[in-house]
Amino acid sequence: MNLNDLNPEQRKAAETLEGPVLILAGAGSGKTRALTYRVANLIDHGVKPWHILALTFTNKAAREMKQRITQLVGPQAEEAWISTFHSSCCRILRRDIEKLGYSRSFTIYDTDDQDRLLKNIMKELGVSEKTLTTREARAIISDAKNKALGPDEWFHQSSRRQADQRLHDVYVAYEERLRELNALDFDDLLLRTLELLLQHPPVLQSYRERFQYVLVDEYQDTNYTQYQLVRLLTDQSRNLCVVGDDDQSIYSWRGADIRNILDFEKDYPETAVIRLEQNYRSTANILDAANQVIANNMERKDKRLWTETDPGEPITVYGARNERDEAAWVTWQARSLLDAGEKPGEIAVLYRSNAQSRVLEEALRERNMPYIIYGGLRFYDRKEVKDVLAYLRVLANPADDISLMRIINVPKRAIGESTVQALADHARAGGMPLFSALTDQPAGLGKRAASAVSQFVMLLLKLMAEKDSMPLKSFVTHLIEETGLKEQYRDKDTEENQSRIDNMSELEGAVSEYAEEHPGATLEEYVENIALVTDLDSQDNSQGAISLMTLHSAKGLEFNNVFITGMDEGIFPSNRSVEENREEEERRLCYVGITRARKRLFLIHAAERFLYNSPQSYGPSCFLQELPERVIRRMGERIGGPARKSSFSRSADSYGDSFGYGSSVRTAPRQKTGQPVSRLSGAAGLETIPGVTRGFVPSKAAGISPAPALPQLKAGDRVSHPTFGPGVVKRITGEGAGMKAVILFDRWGEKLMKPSVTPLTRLEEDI
DNA sequence: GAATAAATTGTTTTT
DNA sequence: CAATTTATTC
Repeated sequence: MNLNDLNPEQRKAAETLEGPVLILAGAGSGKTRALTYRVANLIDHGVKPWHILALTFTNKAAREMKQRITQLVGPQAEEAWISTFHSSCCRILRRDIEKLGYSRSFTIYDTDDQDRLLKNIMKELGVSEKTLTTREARAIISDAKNKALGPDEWFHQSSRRQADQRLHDVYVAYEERLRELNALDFDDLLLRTLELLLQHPPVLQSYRERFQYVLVDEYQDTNYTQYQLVRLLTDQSRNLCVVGDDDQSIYSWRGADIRNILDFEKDYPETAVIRLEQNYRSTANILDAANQVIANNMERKDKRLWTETDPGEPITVYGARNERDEAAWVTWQARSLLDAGEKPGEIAVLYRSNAQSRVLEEALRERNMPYIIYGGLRFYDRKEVKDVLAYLRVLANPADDISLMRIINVPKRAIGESTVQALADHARAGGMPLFSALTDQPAGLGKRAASAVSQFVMLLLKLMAEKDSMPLKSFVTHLIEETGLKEQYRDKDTEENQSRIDNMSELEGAVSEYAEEHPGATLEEYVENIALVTDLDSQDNSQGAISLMTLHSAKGLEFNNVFITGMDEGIFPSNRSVEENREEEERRLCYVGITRARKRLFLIHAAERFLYNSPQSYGPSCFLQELPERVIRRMGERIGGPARKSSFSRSADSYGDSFGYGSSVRTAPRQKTGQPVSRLSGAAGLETIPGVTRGFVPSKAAGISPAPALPQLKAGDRVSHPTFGPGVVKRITGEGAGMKAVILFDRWGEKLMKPSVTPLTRLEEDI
């Protein structure tokens, strides 16, 4: 194996093959490279690929690792298990779960299914949503499972009050129902595997022998259950290599336990610790900033990233007047980066929460700059897609009550709540699945309901017969047609309905692609395999668009140019995190954000933001104050100095004046401790926060703004746009500079744009 | 049973 | 504000 491409530390990581190894890999230190070479080197030293288990958190990471290892050692890499924790566990369970009393064809429930199940349970137990919401229950149960706590164990370590008792009962019933439904939730995949290994020594032994070399990526993100699992597998071989960065632990709220990495050396005293501290990604200035910020955390392994590269450009801190100014500035700045030759795909705009994306999106759209928003609703989480999948699941497993309930009245077929309740009660009384109650109907159903139910069950039976006589490739299309799933969205021709129909078509495509890749695959196999697929092979950004995403989803990515917006105390770090003493995790998130940047970093805060319809002033984020002064360049509003007018005035002006000040005073801002000071409460105007002076008075006069290009635009007007071509105005909202128009373009569909900043021309009326 | 009005509520989300 | 859930009519 040629390891000459590696630096000395990476090389050590790739060469230390035996015994426990802890690789502390700073951001951008070539972690994946070291890892893949290590696996290749193992194989090179005669380790059989099937003795290797590499665990990741995301499908994407697994795919990438597998691909890079294949590049080094060829197709034999296929024989190593390189996959996510969840899919590895799934694979183990599909083999041996019968030992735990489940059937091997178990269904995997996602959070949506969990919520539905919990809702039913809580209704049955008479737990009111007011005392405990399904979401809360789900979160607590998930948290318990992440800590490998069953209902009793969980209760024992709780405060054991009445509320905990109630939750305990819900948890017990939940587990019971899952078993009846032959379903596992995501957390169960890990927990049941642990259970299997603990309760069945021969199974454990076989996997211990099989996985002689175990590797865990992003070890700082492991939870207790995963930790136990890995421990169990490697206790004998001691050949465990974990890679991680405690400074990038940002998922504690999902059960990740940072102690797993901090205490690794205690668990494995003979550990070889390797530190990858040379950063190959960012400029020295960016790295300085990252180092300085993260140094404020107390609970961390001391390390310092270094680089051989130049200082590079200073980090720009822009003080925006408000979120519109922020968006306008980002857009403007991005424009000049593009003009300077940067590719759109090399620009990322990051924010703390998804809600912040809207203003940015609008600003980019108005200027016709290409962008892509990551996160939000994923393909397989969409209602219409899940509806189709629920049909497939019911056909594959008629005992799946949760999926059946989901589709029993989709599309609407006059089986309402009370009918479903009657069916469910009847099924429960007879100790049978809901599906049986469809044929063996309870007495007392109305005539209309009874016939609707009969029609529905006939449809299902027909489809069940057809699924085996028809190729999978075309079956889904047939099913959608027969059930009328698309038809229900055809009555109104809205953008939303169209997208639902398109998504179903896309699913049909995905299924037929699957059918082609797996000749002879049955519907059942498809349903089993789809549960852990989350993205349609990740959103593709080959077109080259500016990426908009949360700081969390930016982890693992890198860009030449990174903007972090919303650097305001209360937003980032978020109030809630600060209240719950998770400031250090927020700081790690900030560290993650900063270290995404290769060449340029822009940090933006705003003097004022509209939140829930009231203007609020936050201060600049504490993280901004933690930056070393020497690497930053300030623009816009001064922090800690005399106020001055925004140096970015021109474009900002056209946005800045469309405030709805007077009209929005009604809502008194919520004043919790730590909440931002509202401009409208107490000392109005230019109040002073220690160390910060903000200074500008937003203009109320709408007349100052440039006159809209098309002042008297009205619905029905035919207009033309330089890029989108001809279209017709559907709706108008607002007026003056704030006027927005929904325009249905002949070739591009509906777009929302502001005539004041979009170059529209009016066309002659068509007759 | 379904359409409509009123009320509620705002982080992050790998599987 | 806007998205979503719940209560109230028809």
